[in-house]
Amino acid sequence: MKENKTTNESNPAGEGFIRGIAIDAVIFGFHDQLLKVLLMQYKKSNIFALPGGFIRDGEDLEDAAKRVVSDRTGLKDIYLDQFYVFGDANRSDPTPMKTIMDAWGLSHDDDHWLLQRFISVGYYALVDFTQVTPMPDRIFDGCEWYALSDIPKLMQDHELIVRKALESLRANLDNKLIAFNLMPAEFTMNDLQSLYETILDKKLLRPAFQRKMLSLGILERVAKKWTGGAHKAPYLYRFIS
Amino acid sequence: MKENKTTNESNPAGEGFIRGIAIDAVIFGFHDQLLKVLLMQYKKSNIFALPGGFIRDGEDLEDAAKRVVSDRTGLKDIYLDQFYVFGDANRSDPTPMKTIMDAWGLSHDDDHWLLQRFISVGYYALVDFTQVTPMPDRIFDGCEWYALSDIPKLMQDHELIVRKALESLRANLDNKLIAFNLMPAEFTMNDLQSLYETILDKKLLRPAFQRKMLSLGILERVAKKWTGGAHKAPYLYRFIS
DNA sequence: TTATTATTGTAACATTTTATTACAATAATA
DNA sequence: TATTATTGTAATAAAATGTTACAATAATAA
Repeated sequence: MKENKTTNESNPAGEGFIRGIAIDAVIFGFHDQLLKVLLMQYKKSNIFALPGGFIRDGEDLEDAAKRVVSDRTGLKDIYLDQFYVFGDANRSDPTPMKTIMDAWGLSHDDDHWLLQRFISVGYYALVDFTQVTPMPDRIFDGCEWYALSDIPKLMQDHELIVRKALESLRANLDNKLIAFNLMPAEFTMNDLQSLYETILDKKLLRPAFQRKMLSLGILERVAKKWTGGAHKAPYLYRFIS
Repeated sequence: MKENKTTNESNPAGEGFIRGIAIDAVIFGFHDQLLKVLLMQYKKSNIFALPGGFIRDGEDLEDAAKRVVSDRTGLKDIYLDQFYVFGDANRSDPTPMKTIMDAWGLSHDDDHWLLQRFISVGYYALVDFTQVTPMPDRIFDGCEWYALSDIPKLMQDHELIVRKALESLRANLDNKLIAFNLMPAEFTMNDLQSLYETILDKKLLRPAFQRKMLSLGILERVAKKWTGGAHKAPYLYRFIS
């Protein structure tokens, strides 16, 4: 994780990095009954993008993806899934990147590695919204949560990448039992059901959902119950292994 | 598909290609009740590898994958699934490639682009075994079918790639309804069940399998029946849309 | 203190799906 | 023409899933 002045992303030849390959991360969080993603913004020109990064010489692809997500969220031990590689020849429109580089006073040279064609490996991350501290990077001066239903126009093919990430998340949901990564440490059955309903975008029946979740044997009831509502107090659950 | 003497893979700088990214193809066929994959061989040193290739400047990743599979099988309209990207820093042991290049009298220079680190995009293809004409490429002088259970030691991490491809195929089987790509144009229900059993590596019950397949509404009974056995003649089916 | 309200936990039942058993039909062979 | 092996599918059993129902109870209001 140590860095060198001469090998950050702004050097024109991309020294220290694998050229031509990027990582784009769709970082999902769940808050206020909404699925949200972390987006980067270059505020001056209102350019929005997915958090991304590059692979260092000698660095494993997977580690680079972890680093990207870690650097934007402040988390470690992140749940990551590699879901697709985006490799269309015309996906790398250099215009927005040029605008940003101009504004930062970086090389105007069309040969700059950041302006060449990139093939991008898509990863989605599932994180506990309450634990994240969004952090801008060297290129974008903003980093914030956006509800999936309220995403601004994104640069290049990043909207497609978000769509594909959501598709994969849905397809994996029952299969891989990964929804828990989006919950805080303790949660009610209703919280969990809301999450499933939001991801799948459909209502589920409460008794069936409860029966199914409990039968998986991966939920543990916590001693204390949730409290606050004018009704029977629900159990709190914790995810176990 | 047209080529230029100066931009084939052997030019030292990889001109005409995207450097650092390769495509590896796991081409599945079904024959003699066995799942088989097409493997490349450099006969002199008995080096085995998956069919692979590189992305040309201006070529879509997906098109490059199609070209690779097309060039090895002689087929077009190939069923392809991108299943994983292999990006460990140490996956690109240059030794076998050096051996081959030496033998072909190509550059001994360690700077040759083929000897650098590669990130590889894995695709699996499902093809009709009976329609394939295996064809060697510029690097390997052999191209043959090998039963999955009988695969020789492969170079680099290609055995891992095969394993991952099979995992993905299994996971997608019921989901994506893709098994038909491995069958000839007409087949009996028993042929199809054998294929499923081979891929999933478990026995299936005949009535349940038949009911399920017919209920999908994607099979059409052909006028003639299969003939040859000392028993009731089974229907022949064809895959529709 | 006691009734009211909203929501929970889960039992009971209904429906659908999947698994299993059974058996008549029939192409090739004896 | 009888025998054999295998097919196509009906019938039944079991499991999974969907739906209704209702007692339990935390907070609030009377």
